[in-house]
Amino acid sequence: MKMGSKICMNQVCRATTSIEWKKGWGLKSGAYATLCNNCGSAYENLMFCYTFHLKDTGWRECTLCGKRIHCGCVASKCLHEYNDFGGICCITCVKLSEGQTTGPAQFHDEHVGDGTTNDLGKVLTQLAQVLEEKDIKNATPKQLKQEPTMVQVGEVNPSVPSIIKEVGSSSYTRPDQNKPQDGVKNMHEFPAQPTLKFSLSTPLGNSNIKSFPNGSEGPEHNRGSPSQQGKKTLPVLHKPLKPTNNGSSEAMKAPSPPQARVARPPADGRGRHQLLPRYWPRITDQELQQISGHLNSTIVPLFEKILSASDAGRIGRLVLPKACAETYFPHINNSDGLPIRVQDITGKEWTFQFRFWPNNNSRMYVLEGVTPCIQNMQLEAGDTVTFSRIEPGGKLVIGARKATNNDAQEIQMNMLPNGASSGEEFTFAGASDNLAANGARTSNESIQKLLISEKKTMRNIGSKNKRLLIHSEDAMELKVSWEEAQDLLRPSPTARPNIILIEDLEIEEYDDPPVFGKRTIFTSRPSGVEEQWVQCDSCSKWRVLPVDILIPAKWSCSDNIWDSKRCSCSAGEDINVHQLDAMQRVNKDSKRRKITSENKLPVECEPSGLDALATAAVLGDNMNEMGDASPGTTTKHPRHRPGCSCIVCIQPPSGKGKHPPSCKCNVCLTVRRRFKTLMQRKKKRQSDREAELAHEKDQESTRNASETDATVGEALLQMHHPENNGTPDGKQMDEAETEASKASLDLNSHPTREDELLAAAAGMSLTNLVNATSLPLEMYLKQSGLGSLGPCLPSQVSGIGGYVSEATHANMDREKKGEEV
DNA sequence: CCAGTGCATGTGTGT
DNA sequence: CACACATGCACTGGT
Repeated sequence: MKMGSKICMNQVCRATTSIEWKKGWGLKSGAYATLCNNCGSAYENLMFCYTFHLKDTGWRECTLCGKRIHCGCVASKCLHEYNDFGGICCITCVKLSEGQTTGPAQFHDEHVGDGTTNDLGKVLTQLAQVLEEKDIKNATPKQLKQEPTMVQVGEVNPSVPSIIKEVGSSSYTRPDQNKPQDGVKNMHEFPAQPTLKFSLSTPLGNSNIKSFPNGSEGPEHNRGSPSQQGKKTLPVLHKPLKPTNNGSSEAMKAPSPPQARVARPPADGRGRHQLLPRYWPRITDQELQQISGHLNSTIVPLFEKILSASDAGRIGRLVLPKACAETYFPHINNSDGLPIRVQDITGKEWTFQFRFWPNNNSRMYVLEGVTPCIQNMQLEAGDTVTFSRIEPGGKLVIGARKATNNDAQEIQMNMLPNGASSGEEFTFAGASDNLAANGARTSNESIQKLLISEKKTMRNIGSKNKRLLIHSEDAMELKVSWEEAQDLLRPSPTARPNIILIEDLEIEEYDDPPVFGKRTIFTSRPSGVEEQWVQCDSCSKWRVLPVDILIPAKWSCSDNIWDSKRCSCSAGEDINVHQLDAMQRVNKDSKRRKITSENKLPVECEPSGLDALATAAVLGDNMNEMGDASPGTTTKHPRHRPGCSCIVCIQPPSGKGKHPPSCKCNVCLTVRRRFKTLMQRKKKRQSDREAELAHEKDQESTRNASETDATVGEALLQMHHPENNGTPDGKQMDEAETEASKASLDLNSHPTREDELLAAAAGMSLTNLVNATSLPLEMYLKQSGLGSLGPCLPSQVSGIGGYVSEATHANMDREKKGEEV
């Protein structure tokens, strides 16, 4: 609660006492109201940015300069402020506009007439700032909840000054009302604007329409307590107002477009049964006026509900929200219920059976016999029925609003209090003609899908930048080419994400926005130094860069700050002709296979640049010999083509002696190198995991012997040395070989995740993995049909002057592993 | 056999 | 975790 010594805007009160900021009716949403200590009048509702911070990404756009502002109010500080004329500004704009009379402020003056509003706006703005900066910012949600609810929707303070009602004249038009979506957007963007819009107090300036009765009429149960009604306050809802830089006068002259659909807290839906915002009626003033004009009565919007499939089905049962039923419908004690007479806009009367079912120590209220009415209104699932009350008399009026494409979006918005929406302007009351004329009619299924879709996307995703975390094994399933992947959003290389779970998806959360990276090629030299190759956009020359550099989408030699000698396009290329040819061959092969694969069966998914790199790695210069040969499947397994780097395809020919120990073919080199990397990483990790592995070893040793070979597959085993399978000493040898086989299978894995992937792929524990890696390399090579590790010949592997990096190989392998496994 | 009725249950949401 | 609600399903009565 925050106090401020301001003048009460209630002209009857005009107390110079303090004004309190108290939690208002929008308890869940963080809505606040300004209450006068003296008279209790409420002036304004504020939603601190925490609310919409939760509802979407937290990004806002300054209404003056258009600058994107991030609402960091939860994490650190709020970088925007609310305008007294509506909208939000970045702090810079706010400071610049201090002391200036803004157009929208003049707008207020024009319509209020006595300048009170402008003063009040300043007051509210100041209070809002104080509230945000000191009170809300430091308040925990729990603290906020503990504050008393003072502003009662539907309770009208008799002393509410006329000035308030005049402000709420329906003649008011928004400058941007010709943009239907803005109604939705702005209501969330500018939740705390101290705009003096009192649409709910007297929505139309029409005395017939009483949007906020004091609740003394109609159903008598579940009303607010007498004490509550005794001191009634006027909830003041603001409508979205998007200011324009050119002031408001022009906007006021603009033709009045369809009115924004504002979710209005129900007239007397207070007390114990506070209605969820999604049930708040979103009847526009025009609709109210239409109803009022037709019925010549005062219309009190009560609630609305989007028809479910069950509601609109043939059963004819409309499930009523419990809170709505208990608040606005007669109290019933027996499950037989009561007949309820409801009138539609055409004056036709319908009789529904209002009843309930016991349900989990609660009640489930339904309206039975609604099918004729629903059909008469041509409603279907996804459409909205609206219940209002005619006063005097308390007669119920049922209206309807067809679902539109916008409505699906509005549903989400409607979850917020004050969630305005614009949508199609067909509304209320079974106007069949309008229904038929509604060109934006959406099918039942599509609406339902939209509803579901929107429902699922309503989760808070926070303010940080996120991307779906895809582990390497998951990424194998992606049918994204190397080129495409390189152009995807990716985080800064220095960014360290927090891993969060959203809807069972692991999300990397970054403080910095993702960036578009330029396609690069990673290589490593024999010395082990890794490099990153990038091609200049201007001269197409290849430059070598540090491996940990994230290259922007647009890059030229002038951006090469790491090599002063090659920071100009005039400088020579970092790569020689042979290397360049090899690299180009890789790319050419990639493109060729990509094109060819388009005519292939779907199972032969699009080969990526990774394939091409794999081809280069595995086949080396022999790739030329392939020429234009069709990239048919290999003989090793039908789904793989030449160049496939999976463990099956790169396995040496079966049988001992096919490859001599000193063989330096690409296959042998690749296998040796991968195994070397594997061993290095395993040894590095082994010390850290020793204790854990020892524990697992005890558990796994008892069961591994019997379950390993089958999972690895006969093919792999047959590729190894059959004579070893018959080794008399046997069991240990078999086990070692099996593990070695798995180690070779593991070579397809990402180096950093080799152990996990291996275990996952072959049902092998970490213990066995370590055992495998602890085997002498010579034994491994022997088992793999290879000789001892020979010197590495980079050109034979990558063709670009060095090895294709481990990461690249791992990527290639991972891409294929989904098929192999 | 079908439609209607009443209740149970699963799921989503708010606290 | 409790509650609301959408929907499924068993039961019953009428045709």
